[in-house]
Amino acid sequence: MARGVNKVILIGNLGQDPDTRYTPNGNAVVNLNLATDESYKDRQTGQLVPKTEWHRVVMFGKIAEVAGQYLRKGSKVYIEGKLQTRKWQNKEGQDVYTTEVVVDINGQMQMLDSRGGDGGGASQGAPAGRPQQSGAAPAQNQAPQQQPSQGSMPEPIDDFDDDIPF
Amino acid sequence: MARGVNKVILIGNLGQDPDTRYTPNGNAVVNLNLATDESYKDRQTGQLVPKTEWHRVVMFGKIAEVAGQYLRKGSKVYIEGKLQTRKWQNKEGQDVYTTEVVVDINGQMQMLDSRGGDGGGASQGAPAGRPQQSGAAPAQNQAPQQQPSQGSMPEPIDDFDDDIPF
Amino acid sequence: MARGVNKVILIGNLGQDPDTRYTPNGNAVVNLNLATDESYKDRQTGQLVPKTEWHRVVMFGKIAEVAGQYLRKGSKVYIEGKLQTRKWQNKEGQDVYTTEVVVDINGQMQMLDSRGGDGGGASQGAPAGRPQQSGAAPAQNQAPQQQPSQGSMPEPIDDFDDDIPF
Amino acid sequence: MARGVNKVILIGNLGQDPDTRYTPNGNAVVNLNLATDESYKDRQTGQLVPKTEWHRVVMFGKIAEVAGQYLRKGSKVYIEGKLQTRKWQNKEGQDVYTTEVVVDINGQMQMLDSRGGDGGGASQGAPAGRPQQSGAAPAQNQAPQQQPSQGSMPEPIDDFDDDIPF
DNA sequence: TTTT
DNA sequence: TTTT
Repeated sequence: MARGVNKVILIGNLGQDPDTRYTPNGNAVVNLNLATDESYKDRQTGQLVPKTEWHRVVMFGKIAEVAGQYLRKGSKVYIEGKLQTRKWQNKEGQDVYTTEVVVDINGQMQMLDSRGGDGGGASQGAPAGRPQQSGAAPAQNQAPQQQPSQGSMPEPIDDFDDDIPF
Repeated sequence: MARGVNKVILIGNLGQDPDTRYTPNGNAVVNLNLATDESYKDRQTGQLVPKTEWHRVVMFGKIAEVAGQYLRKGSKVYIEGKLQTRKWQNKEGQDVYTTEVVVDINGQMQMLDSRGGDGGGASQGAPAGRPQQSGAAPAQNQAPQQQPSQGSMPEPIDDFDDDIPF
Repeated sequence: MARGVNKVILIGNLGQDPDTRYTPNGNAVVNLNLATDESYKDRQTGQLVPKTEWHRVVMFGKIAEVAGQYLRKGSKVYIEGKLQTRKWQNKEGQDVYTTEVVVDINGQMQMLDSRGGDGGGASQGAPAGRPQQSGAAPAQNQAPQQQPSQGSMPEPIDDFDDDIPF
Repeated sequence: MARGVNKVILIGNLGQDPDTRYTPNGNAVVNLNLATDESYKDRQTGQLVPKTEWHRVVMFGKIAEVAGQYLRKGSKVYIEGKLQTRKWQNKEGQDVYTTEVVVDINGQMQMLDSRGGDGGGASQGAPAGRPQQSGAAPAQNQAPQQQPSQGSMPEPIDDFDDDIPF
């Protein structure tokens, strides 16, 4: 239900722990402060100057719950959402506009930290109270393979059939 | 349910009418041939050389139905999907690999043609039986939402509440 | 020179003609107001409610020149840029933050209107001195082809060689 | 120089060390095998079934050099490129099509591994012979910039002025 | 303020 | 306010 495209893709680090709240209905809403870094060459000095851009990210639903549970200050994360600007009034009664990256059911989130052992020696045992992508650790070092389909018919139809959530 | 990101974004024109098929279950599967144009400067001649890249796109579900109904040869379209390579055997029994852009429930499609005279005075003559983005145009992708918001509180929480299909 | 990813992709329509300015050095800077449309189902009424999001887009360099010359109020356009928030003071001396989509040399712009009367019988009245993607009209209706490379070697190296601007 | 959009965004892990070659002109060309993981719910069993998609990635120029130097089997990486299909003949003289994700000067690459200590205790001292994102880490993509900006004027024009390589 |  |  969109007559346009409104997409934001970010990879950055959290400036602080996620701020988790709940709607009256118990739905999670998480706010993140996400930093994306860039650097540019100063025209005068020829020096590389670092530049950080801060993004306000708002997550809803299941993604919010996961984010609230696993992300922490410093976490690196991939975010896909949409731009949204809210208008509100400050205490002086003036209009203020805030632009946020909204990650809802159509968005995506990927935690990019190498999991685990950030404190003791726990190489994959996620420390209590701060589980980070524990068991779900990414499939690394797999040998390239190419599995699924076969049969002499190039048509894709038969392959997918019904595991696909139409 | 992804431990990675696999995203393709294309804007191009159809090389031919969509090829619509149906699974035994009655689900639509549409194949498109999509051309994206680019040009580069030839190093020898300094000339701008046009280069067309052709993409095989496979769509499923509701998006496929809309595509099959409204898209035609020459239609300009925005596509968001994922890369998938299928392996099959040709008649000689040799392995063949085909890479496609799969647009499923997580993908998106936007028709970019200026609509075709769907009223009467067809401005560029959309022939009958060849509807181009007529008025009935398609609800492409469901998207949760949040109410516009206002009031003197900057927190986004109250606004969304419960129109969001968590 | 980026240690993160900061990418925005929009397809929408201009709310007004582009605002073109120039730096003291003669570089074009163009501001656009871009609307992206979406609709959502109201939870109470079950009705589809349209929702428009407005984006402030700032373009630089060559892209800005093209945008200023060819885009007009109502133009449909594809934009790729990055998020940037500027802080400034209003007349009351208060800090104000403005978030913009910056389209610079790393960004992209694609005009998506079916070109305007490039012959004479302007179908929607492209005023003189207001060329809209005229001759450059997109290659439509081409038959799918698959040209460039050949030779029995699968390695990509030989093909590109030196037309590629390394 | 594009009359369309052809963009691929991937986050995945290398199935093997990068394959680095050089053109006669000494330009680096690197081939990667990149795995993106996904899982879907099997319709019969209700089980989550993991599914890995393998992508052939070809990089050119400076990005290729960085990739060849710092990426290794298992490395997690963000890739932005474009789809390209090459046609070649196998030893039997038959046409074969290979689709690749091409990362050239317009593309982007981001290494996503937490640096270092992959063997001994070196937390950031990259072990000899297997440098991973050492301090020297790569200037991946040149990006124009704008100075932070301030002052009481909301217009972006004055800020950028001339560090931008128009 | 655009578009459908 | 993060990260390198």
